[in-house]
Amino acid sequence: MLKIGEFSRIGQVSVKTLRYYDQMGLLKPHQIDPITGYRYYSFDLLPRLNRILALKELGLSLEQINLLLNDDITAEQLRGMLRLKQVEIQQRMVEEKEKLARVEARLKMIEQEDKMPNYDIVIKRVDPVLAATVRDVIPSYPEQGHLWDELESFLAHHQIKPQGPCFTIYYTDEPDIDTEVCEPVSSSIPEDPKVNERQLPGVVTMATVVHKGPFISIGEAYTAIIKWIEANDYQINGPTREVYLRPATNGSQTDPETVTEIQFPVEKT
Amino acid sequence: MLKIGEFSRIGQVSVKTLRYYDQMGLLKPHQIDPITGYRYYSFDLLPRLNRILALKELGLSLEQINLLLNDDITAEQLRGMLRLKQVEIQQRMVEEKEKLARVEARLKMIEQEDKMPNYDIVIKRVDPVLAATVRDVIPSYPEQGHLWDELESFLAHHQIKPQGPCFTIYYTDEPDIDTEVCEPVSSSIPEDPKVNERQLPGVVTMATVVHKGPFISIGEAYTAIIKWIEANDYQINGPTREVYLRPATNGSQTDPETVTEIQFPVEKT
DNA sequence: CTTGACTCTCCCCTTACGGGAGGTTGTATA
DNA sequence: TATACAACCTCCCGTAAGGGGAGAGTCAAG
Repeated sequence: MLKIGEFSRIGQVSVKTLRYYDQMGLLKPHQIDPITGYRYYSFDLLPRLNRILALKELGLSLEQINLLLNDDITAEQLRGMLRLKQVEIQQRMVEEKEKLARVEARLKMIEQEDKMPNYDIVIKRVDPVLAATVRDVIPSYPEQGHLWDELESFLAHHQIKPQGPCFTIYYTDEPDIDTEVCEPVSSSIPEDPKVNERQLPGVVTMATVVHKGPFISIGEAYTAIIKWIEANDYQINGPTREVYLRPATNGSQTDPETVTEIQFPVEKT
Repeated sequence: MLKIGEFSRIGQVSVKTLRYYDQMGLLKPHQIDPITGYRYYSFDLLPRLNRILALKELGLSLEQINLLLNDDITAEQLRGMLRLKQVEIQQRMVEEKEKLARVEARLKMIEQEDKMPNYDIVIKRVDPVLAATVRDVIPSYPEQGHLWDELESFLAHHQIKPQGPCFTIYYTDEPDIDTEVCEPVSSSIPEDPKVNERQLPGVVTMATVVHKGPFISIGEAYTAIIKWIEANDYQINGPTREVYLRPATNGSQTDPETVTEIQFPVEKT
């Protein structure tokens, strides 16, 4: 009969681990002295310990191992568990690969600029939202002003309060910009020839960046997010949005307190 | 100014997370009502939140992010941290790959036998050990008996007690088996023409399997470990050991209580 | 008989939050 | 204006697999 220290040396596990496995019911000592509480292990327990260690190497949790060893399980169930593990490990490998790509992309950025990048791109989910919108084709971005005028006067006229920040969706690029300006609303709005009520679709993987500063410099944020999307092997697969989190006071292009979020729906290439 | 719930919706993080980041000093609200304790966030904090999320995606811990953001760090240090992360992720990918290989090897085993394998192979480290040994070339395995006789009579004569289980090292295979029988000792032993005092080298990656049962059936354990070594892309790179954890009573070949560990030094191919 | 190595239980610590209790505050509606 | 209810607060517990250490008891050799 072996004391816990001897058994731990032979089995190459720590004493703490053996005590923990005892407590978990995973590996009970052969015998415990009822007076001193000393645990005594027999060599017979070594195969069980090795089985535990081998299963742990496969990535199973102690709880799963406990099930496997105590409730005797069929070969079929075991196969199922292992196949599940297989898929899980493959999934984690994909995630690690992406993480590595992100780290490398950022390292490259730092090499280029010799400092932390100014913009941080985050992938998030955007929920569907009910909104009042006005849509039209305009020749240049600043000309969305009158679309906003129409939308705002409509809302003011019907005393409807927006539910959250307003935003613009750009369906096409210059020179014919198919533009939709949107104000989220909480419930249905009256019919109107120009103002539509739309359930705007959600987007599961939306690459986003927040620009804080005068609106005229928002181009930098666009540059940053587009570079990021390319560097991280994503591609744009839907219309861009511009969310006006804190709009400029009276539409100034130089208000330094403006906060805008740019959103690109993307997918992995 | 935004309440925590609004800010959490915009930033796509949970309220719990924001409170936690506040507590960590990672992202303090713009202002806290001293009476009600309500946290109020400004849009200005969004870039910082996004930076935190982006760095988290790179696999940095919150503690590291805290360092990066609060103690302003040079580009050089940042590069260092990221390169470290890079190596770490690569390391984890290798580990995941090995884990996957192990799972697949075991799945194949189960497919073949339609049950949990009888033997579990574990990689462990074996420390160097001082031992009294007798080495000779013998024509077949059972003939190591007289080597043991010499060793044991020497130890008995000098009243030396072994320190731990005895074992045999096989340097060559049949038909001319270069065999060394070993008894660990705690300190130097007297000179002797036949018995050597040897510091046996440690092995960093030792594939091991425990056989419990009559010694005549130990061939099954050998079969299992050799199959495992092949299936998991290892190769043998040193002499085999056989450790007699619980020796058979009076050397019986059929004592079912015998416990033996087989050890193969291995390396990844 | 002493000393030092070993063992015991109990408690706190780790990450990045999630769940919930119990109590307070803010706001929309009747 | 009363009230309901959503949102907010703090505090406490739990996670996986043990590690570290305190304080006390036990074992074996010299």
